[in-house]
Amino acid sequence: MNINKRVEEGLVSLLGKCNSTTLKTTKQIHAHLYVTGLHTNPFFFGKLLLHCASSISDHALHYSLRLFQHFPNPDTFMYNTLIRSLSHSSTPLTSLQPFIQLLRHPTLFPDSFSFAFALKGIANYGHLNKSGIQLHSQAFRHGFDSHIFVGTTLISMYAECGCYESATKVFEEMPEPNVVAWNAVVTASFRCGDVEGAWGVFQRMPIRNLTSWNVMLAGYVKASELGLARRVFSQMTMRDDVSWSTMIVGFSQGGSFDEAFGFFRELRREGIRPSEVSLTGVLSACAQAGAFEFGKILHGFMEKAGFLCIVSVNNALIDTYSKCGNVDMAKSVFQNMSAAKCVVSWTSMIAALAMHGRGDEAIQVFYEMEESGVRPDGVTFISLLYACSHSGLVQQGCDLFSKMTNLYGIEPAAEHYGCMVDLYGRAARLQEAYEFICQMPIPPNAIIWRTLLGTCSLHGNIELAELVKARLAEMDPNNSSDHVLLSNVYAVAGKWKDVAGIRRTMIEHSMKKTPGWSMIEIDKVIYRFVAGEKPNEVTEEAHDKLREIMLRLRTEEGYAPQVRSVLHDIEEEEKEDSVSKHSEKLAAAFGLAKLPKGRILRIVKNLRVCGDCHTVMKLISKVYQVEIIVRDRSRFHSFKNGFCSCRDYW
DNA sequence: GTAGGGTTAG
Repeated sequence: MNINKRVEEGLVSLLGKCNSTTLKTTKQIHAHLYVTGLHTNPFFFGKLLLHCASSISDHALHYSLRLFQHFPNPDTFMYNTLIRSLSHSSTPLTSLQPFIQLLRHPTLFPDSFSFAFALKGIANYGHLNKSGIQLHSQAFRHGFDSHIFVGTTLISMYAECGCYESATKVFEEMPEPNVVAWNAVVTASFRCGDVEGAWGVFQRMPIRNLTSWNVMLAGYVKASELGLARRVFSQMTMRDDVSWSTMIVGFSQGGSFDEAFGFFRELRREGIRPSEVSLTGVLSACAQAGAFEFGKILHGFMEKAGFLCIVSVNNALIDTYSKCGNVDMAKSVFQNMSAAKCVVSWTSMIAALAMHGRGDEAIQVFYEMEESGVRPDGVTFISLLYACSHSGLVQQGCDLFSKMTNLYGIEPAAEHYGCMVDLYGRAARLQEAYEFICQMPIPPNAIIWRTLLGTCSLHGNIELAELVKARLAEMDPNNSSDHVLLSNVYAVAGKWKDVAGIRRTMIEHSMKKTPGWSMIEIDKVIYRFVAGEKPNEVTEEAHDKLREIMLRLRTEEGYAPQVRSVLHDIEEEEKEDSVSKHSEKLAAAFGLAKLPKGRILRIVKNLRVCGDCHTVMKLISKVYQVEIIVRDRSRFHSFKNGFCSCRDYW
């Protein structure tokens, strides 16, 4: 008993040291058990397996699977632990391996837990295949299909795999469905796109607790039905942190930052203590909105309230600071984390450096990540390739791409191919970019072709641009940005007839262009400027200031708006409007008028910054001795003393 | 000693 106590303490201390599991810590724990002779003790071995379930890389998990194969006489409980761990892993189908072993075992039998965990494995995999159906029939054979927990998991499994009818059938055949089963069916309806059906089921429910309402909120939010979510939310007599988090995250992801902030303020007004989930939700709204000051306030609050020991909170802070233009603060959060860095932390840091054009540093952080023993995943490589393409590191990008597939065995997704096309294209190696697409093992999607078209526009390659546009016309004929990109290529070459032709086509097909907007935060209030909006007090003030700025730039720096720059505009803001009305210029002018001298102007734009605006920002930073940080759709530009951090490579 | 439905960061 004493020994057990000591071992348990040892385990607890090991677990405490590593709230992220690696192969190394797993081996340490196993060694610890071995030395004390407890490696064959089912209780402690079970603890080890559970520990592996929280593994940040699957190395530890597969190692524990090997240990399990040599474990003498495991019982059903131990099988269940392993099945559960594997069902949560990035390879959830591997959970079927021990399940099948258990089925074939001469003396042991699977119980309701075994079935529930194995079904969860299929649900997490997301495809039914034969295995899902076989599992269902095995559950039937063993008499567990009418078990309420197994039944509910069956509903979820079918829903996750897109089999709405089977999900409903399981529910209808349930002898006594409880509220959890009802909730699962509501989720299944949403999951399969039947928003009205979900409401119908919700109306028919005999009992509705708080979770049922939260299910409705989550469903509406995922279906982008924010108005309906708000209506349900207002009808709720009880709300918990999940309800609030759902609203905050939902509105934030829908681009309604003000509303997201509003829900958070309301939560605070009601005296509710926010959880790390609602906090990361607001932080992500700050990140998207570029609300630097608000982000800092939240950071201070979280520090005082003791949230900084939670890894997700740190990750959200890294992302918020970097997307608000302060990569050094992101770095400081990253370096001072008390929580162990997981793959998201490393990737966020790499992405932060990438966005700010610090490609070499991003690669350096990646090497440190490799040394730390945290395994990179597909997203890590997207950030890395993005870092390379935005810093012109073509060779490094190619090397990393092959490392990803050859060393890490990560199957490249469309996004990775897209990054490679961008990498070659930006570096003016358009032919290689085109050949790369032609050699892809998966069919290139419209986004990949569009990436190539974008780089053709950047480098003025008409021939290739026309070829690519023809492909795009087959796949996505009414995409306005493709037309704009091609017209930019023509404009740069002075082919005005072709420009006019494209314009006509766009009008004929009534294609809507994405309106450009820019935001700037002043005294914690976010001001949004939209190109071509009706004048109001704020825009009048911005226009006045802008006129003054332009005059100074003309007289002191000899600035003249270039026609070429007008046409270089990647995505529309009405061209017949003069470039001086571009929203980022208005935001900068307004910031210059309102913010105290010496304060950095932080601007967020939804589209890519245009060439003329880029020049103007450089000049303003010189003439007014002000630092301007612009986040556009794809990266950051930090203007200082007449230069931009992107070194005009964008 | 293990579960099922709702919210989290790249």
